[in-house]
Amino acid sequence: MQKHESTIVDIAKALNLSVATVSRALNDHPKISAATKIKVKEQANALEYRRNTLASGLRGSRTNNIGLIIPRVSMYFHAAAITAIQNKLHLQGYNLIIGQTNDAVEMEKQLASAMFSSRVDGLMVASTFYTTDFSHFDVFIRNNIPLVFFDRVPIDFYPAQVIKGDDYQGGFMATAHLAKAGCKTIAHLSGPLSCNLYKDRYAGYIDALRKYKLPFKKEWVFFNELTPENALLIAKQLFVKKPYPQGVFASNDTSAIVVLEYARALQLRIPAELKIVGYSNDPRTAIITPAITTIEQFPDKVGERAVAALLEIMNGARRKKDQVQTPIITAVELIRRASA
Amino acid sequence: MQKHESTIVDIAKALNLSVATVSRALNDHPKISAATKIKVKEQANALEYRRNTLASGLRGSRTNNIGLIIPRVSMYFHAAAITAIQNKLHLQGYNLIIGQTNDAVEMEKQLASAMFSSRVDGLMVASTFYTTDFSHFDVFIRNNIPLVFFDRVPIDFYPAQVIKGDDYQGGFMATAHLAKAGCKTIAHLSGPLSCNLYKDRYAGYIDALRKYKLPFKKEWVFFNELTPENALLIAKQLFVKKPYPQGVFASNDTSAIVVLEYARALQLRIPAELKIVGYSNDPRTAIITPAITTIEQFPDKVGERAVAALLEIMNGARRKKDQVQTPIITAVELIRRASA
DNA sequence: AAATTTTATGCAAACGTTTGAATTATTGGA
DNA sequence: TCCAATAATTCAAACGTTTGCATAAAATTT
Repeated sequence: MQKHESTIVDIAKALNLSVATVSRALNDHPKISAATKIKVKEQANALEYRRNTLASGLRGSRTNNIGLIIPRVSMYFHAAAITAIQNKLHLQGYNLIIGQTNDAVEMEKQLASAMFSSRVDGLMVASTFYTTDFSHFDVFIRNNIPLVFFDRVPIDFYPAQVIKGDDYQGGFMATAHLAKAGCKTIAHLSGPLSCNLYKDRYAGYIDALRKYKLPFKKEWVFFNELTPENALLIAKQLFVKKPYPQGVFASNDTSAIVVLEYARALQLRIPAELKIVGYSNDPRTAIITPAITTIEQFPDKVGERAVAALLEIMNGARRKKDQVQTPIITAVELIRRASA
Repeated sequence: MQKHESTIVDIAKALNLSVATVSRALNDHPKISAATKIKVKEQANALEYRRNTLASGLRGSRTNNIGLIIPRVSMYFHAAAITAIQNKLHLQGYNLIIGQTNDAVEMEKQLASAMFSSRVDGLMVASTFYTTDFSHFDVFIRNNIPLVFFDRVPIDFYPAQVIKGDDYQGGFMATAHLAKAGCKTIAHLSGPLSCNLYKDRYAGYIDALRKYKLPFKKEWVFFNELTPENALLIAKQLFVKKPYPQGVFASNDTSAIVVLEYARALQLRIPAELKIVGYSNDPRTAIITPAITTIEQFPDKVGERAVAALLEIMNGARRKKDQVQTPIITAVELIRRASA
């Protein structure tokens, strides 16, 4: 009796009912009498019954599991988004299955396949920096499994819903802020343009330069993956000979921090001689001296909107066509601090 | 034909084999001929077959899902641990299901129940600050589902494996470091003692005071939850009238940062007039001016050890009795920086 | 060539739940 | 009192795998 985990069959036997009735009672089916429902639920409690979601998923073809594929759990933006996503999904009775790609396309493929095998009811994806071919997600489309991309999304058309921050606007605002603060020359640390984030922020940068009639110099724009190591190499390059750029717009906060520390070590006065703007409002930017001006992306909002979109699709509230046509763009905000 | 997702039945039909043979072939059963295996696998590829893990889980009673219950994904330590955990589990073919308690006991109960219902093959838990009654995990014990606590673990005996950093030693090292640096009076921001972390760090603090023959003053010890807000209140209290404490050991980095910023605003010279040690090596501590001395907990190591322990239990490599008797304690390290 | 062992495959039940259709019990109306 | 309508319950199949046991085919021994 220790061995055996209780099932609806046990409940049925105990109450001399059929399993069908028990199943319906537990699911609050309208045709079951109130009295029976109560009896069944009491017996279920007494037996410590818990629905076997495998069995019910197999029969009913839903698992209540939502998959999430993400580059790295520990990056600030994503960690904050996950928090919001998980909280919201739990309210709706869904579990969240997380897979990390570590920004490797191959891993992304494996995870997509694993998520599909485990029959997630929906999938949320922030892709790697390098994913340009999204065909490993086709199987979700073909099988009509709701699919939502957020933050890191396909650049070319792909028939799935997209939720992202307004990176173009963010890039524009960051650059414009530097321009308005008087920078005549603004360098830009971008990431690989294969990623929509950097592509859009870069576009914003370019347009802001144009608007404020500032020169574009290709020696002052970089497209390496924005690791601390790369940022340091770039910083060395930027400040090897004068004139130095008067402003730096870094497309993530990690590299903004590296540049700031390097410039500080060079005794450059910030913001007097050099102004810096980062991206993401990483908690570190508020704490470093001087604090770094940056773009807030509201990761919790992005996460919540992504979940909301997924749920809408799952509930059929949104027509398939509409999903695909209209990316959802969430607002960003310039956080003014001492560095610019 | 769009409608229908392929199953082993389809493969069997296509090849004129029985489903049993197909199943065995896919699982590399020794009694299936090499030729058949190849045929089956080719056909499986051709049909884009993917095992239905619900069905196989239902029948075979394993799901390849591991549950993780954690206070908040976005806290540095936990985010880093999750990264390690997920990476390691994926290598073994497991999926990770994450639930966040937001440090609420009620949520922890709900999640434990949900994880059980979805038949995770094992569960990893970092409990809330306030969990003292762990009976909502009993169902895992009773059903013999591997259960591992890490970081935030039961204080009283509970029959499950435990993996944690050496908090006593960390508390001792932090305090001793301040003492050796010349602090005659050392305040301590602890968290609630219902949590093993704070209890052990506090014990280390006490013992270090004793060893260095420093006075213990109860006005200089605090047991509130270590939020920024609470830390600020405490800082105000600490520095309301002289003599100020010469050293502060904060049991997490967030509160160390708040204290440092408050003291800096008061124009206290750090480390000359006030020395500060935090706990966890949060990335912010390296970046603030002056950088904060802290205790590194190696979250990735903790995560990996926790997974290793879980896998050992699942593979039966470790006798049940041994699991429970011996908590696994991982080393911590003092990171010396400018603040002390 | 028959008997025996070995190797490969098939049969059918089982896992726990859900659900359309069928059946039984209850109620109300004439 | 009987019939019809409604409410409550049951039957049985289905979801896609896995697996013990039985069987068939091939290889080996006598």
